[in-house]
Amino acid sequence: MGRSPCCEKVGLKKGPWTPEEDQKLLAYIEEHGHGSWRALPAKAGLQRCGKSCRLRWTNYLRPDIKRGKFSLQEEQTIIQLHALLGNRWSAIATHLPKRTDNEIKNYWNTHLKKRLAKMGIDPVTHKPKSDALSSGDGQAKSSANLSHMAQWESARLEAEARLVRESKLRAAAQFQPQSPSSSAPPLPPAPPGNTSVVSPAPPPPGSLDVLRAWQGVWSAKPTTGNPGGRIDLESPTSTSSFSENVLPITSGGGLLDGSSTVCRQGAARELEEEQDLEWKCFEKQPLRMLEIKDHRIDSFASFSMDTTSVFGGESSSWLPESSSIGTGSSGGEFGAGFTGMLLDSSDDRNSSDGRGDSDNLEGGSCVEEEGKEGEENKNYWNSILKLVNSTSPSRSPPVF
DNA sequence: AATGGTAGCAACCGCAAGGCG
DNA sequence: ACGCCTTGCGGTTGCTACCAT
Repeated sequence: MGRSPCCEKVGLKKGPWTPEEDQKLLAYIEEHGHGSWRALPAKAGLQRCGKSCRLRWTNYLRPDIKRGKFSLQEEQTIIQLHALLGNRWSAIATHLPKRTDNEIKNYWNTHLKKRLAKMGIDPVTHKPKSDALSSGDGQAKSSANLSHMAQWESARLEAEARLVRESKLRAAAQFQPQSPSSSAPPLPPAPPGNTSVVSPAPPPPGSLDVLRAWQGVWSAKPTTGNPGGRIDLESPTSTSSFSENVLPITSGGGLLDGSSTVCRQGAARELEEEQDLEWKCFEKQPLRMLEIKDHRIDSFASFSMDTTSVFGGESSSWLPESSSIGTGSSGGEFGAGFTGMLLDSSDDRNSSDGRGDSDNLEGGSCVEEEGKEGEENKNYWNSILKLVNSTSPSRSPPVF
């Protein structure tokens, strides 16, 4: 396993890229593709090492990346995925369209980690920091549930990855190439011998990417400060909005759902302010977050229970027809899933505070009945078991 | 206005692993 | 089978802008 000297240190520029360098790199790649990164700098007339060019392209110049502020949904997704995957930034990045692993990593380190810490949650374990915090039965239960959830979810994601791999193999025999213009980062190969590592599929249309289901939920269900459920994330430097990133995998049907009770007339700035407020509320109430996490688990459960419907149920309008493998249940349940959890959370924060934050947080109410939650948890774990078991060769995998 | 501290982010470093001859 | 090359990835650094004093 030799290691190539990345850059002969002589005569090669380091540090920030200039617009001229960017232009050269862009022009070259647009014309020739990057080819061998090592050879690229000389051909493109750049005094940089290939690695530097590759990083610059991957993290900044690539046309299919989005820059700018992370949405609340993206933040939540990152947190969820980090709880499940740890510091596997590339894996996390595959679930956040147009975000690079570097950007996500930076955002985690500079924002989310600190926020979680402030909320009394260990950003590494995603559990309450101190024993004192988790001394209560319910709180301890929350931690245990979350831990279990992570384990099961890892297993489930692994099963999905297997399905994807299998179906890809089959699909490859039928038609190729696949999604040549895919904007997603390249999929890291599955680590051999490490069955606990999730190897999410690159998100071609119709992948079994359950996180896309989350996004589908987000796009289909209006959220606080998000008129019509549309999410406009566009940053001054961005060339695309969040909806562009996400909505292609959803049907247009849910996008403009007028049934929202939480719609607000607001621009992106309003949304940002709101997000800040929400976080501030979290920070004020670390203990409340523990209760929220209970919701998270249950909501996550109801979301995950719909995995089969994601595979091919009525709700999976973003899937190609050929991807159907399961019978599936109503996709409407997604509304009580991840989004529901978030809405619950904001609702929770509003109602529990009692200090008038509701002026700022008009959280929607999708609160599930308490009685349902235990049942849903059971169903969730059962569905995961089913799913994992269903990866036997006898089961038809989705075909892309 | 000057200075020190801090946050945010782009970029670098070095390891690991797959590809290929 | 072996070793080199290339690429991917995660951790870390260093620069810059912003903020408080």
